[in-house]
Amino acid sequence: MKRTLQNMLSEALAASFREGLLPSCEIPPLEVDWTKDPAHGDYASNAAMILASRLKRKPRQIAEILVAKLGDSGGGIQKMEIAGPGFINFFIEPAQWYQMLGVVEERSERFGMSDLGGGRSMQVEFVSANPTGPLHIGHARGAVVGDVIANILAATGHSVFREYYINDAGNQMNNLGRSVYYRYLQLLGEAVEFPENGYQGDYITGLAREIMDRDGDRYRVLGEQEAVPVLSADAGGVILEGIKDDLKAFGVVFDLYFSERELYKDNGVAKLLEELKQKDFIYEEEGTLWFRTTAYGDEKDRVVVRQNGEPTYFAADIAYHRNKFARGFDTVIDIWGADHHGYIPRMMAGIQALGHEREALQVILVQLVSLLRDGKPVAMSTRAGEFVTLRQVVDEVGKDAARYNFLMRRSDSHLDFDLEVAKRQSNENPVYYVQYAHARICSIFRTAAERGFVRPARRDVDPSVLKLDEEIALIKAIVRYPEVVEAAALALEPHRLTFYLNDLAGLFHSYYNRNKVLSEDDPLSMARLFLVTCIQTVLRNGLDLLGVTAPVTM
RNA sequence: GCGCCUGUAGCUCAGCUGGAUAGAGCAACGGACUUCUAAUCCGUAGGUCGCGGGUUCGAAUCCCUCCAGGCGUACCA
Repeated sequence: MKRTLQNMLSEALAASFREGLLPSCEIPPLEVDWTKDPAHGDYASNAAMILASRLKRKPRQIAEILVAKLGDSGGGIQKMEIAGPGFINFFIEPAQWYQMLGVVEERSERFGMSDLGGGRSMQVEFVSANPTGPLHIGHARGAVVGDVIANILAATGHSVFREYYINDAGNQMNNLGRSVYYRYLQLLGEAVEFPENGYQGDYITGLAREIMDRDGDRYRVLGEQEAVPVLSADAGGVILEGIKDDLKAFGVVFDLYFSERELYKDNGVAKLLEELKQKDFIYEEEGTLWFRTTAYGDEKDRVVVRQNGEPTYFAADIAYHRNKFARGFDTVIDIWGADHHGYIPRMMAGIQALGHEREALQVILVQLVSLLRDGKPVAMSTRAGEFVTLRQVVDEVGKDAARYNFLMRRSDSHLDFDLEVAKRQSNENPVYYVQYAHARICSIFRTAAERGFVRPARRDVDPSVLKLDEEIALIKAIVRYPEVVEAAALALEPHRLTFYLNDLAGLFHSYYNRNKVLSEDDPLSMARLFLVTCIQTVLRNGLDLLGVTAPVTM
């Protein structure tokens, strides 16, 4: 509908130019938007005001000419008004709205999907935590945001690939191996001192115990040098399996877990650095290799190979991103914790040096989460191994409440996550608001069946009996849903969907309290049942994109 | 010091990339269950959109100064 109006406006403008009613100029994109206030019609355009300065005419005069032209074409418009400084307000024929409800039925579980992306392939990389310990609450937000962005992109005609980058090649893994090794020695009764920067969580002791039970004192005999790499790989593998399980319980599944070590096979990283050196992006100074990231606007050049010969994380990350593009993805989306934002300029420089446009990489920053319990901060220290894990949160508050809570804010905004509030079954907790709307609709259908109503199809009802303002408002909200999904996809902002669903549920709850769906008036009951079916479809589709269940009963 | 982000109702946050009278939830107060689920609804109250300038028909939104908070500023990841 929005697009139809835009096209009509463009045509009207072109016609005015041809007929000399207006001095011609290049046609700028003409905007048509939803109105906030029903008094302003259903849609409004600011076209006349945009054109005013270019055409050197008064906005209202331009608006009048356009409205006269549009009047000729008819097409579902009940009336048009010129208002305020020069807005053109469109009032749509109710029949148009009713007709669009038919689309909801036709498209059903596909309503809201589109081919916006035209099949472009997008890779979404998220979570990507070191397998040095279980995922904690901070990772949970990134996991949901990434997962839902991927869902939304998939729904809008993109080919989506979800990937988890396992940072399993660096110091941290070595540290993990040492931590396990020392716990292991302690379990064997050695009075060794645990490394100061080691991982202190209880899970380390658990891993050490498993190894001891299985392999006895083998690694003590082997010695630290030999044992640490083995224990590191062993423990990393076990922890990664745990991470996968936790994510699965959280509703997050990846297409690929990509190991950083892959990049080092066949000297891959070294070869890449050599290539970049040929292109003069890399130079040597004081025994270290530097990447000329300043060539693309970074504030200083960055080290890629340290003095001790070890490549930095950045070096591997360039190789990783080259690998991504080599696999044919048109766009690569990285979801990072906001504390990594300083890393963006160098990564952007990296992909540009590889010959890609800046736009090919999109970085979404997710702010860290403050965990609360009844309004009081929960003490967390990763070093000391005191933290609330993703698994604990899912077990305590449930998958649906946890996911929904992470989607209630813009990603780039601090989030307080209160465990007590998230599991409270009250109106302080917004998850249930939307789910309850869905459950209520299901309940209406149970009652309807008892009273002998069948679920009506579009052709069984005369929607023109839906005359109430609230009913029209509901229909408009339903019709708007696909646009919300598209907007969320374009902006990579899943929270828009959350807010929309909350609004739709609100409209429904209000309507439900004021009006009976089932009454003595059969045609009205049927029409309302059909309306409610459409709401149910949208709620279910929307919740599905969020990865939150749509319960039949609550 | 420099860079990025944030600043909107008592609290937590939206505000559709510049539109019409700035919205919602919670908290407060007052109402609605013999009714398709009260995990709901209706109403009241609550604002110098951090401050000051600028851009234009029009600014919470864009630009600049300043103030406050967070993060970053590694041969860590």
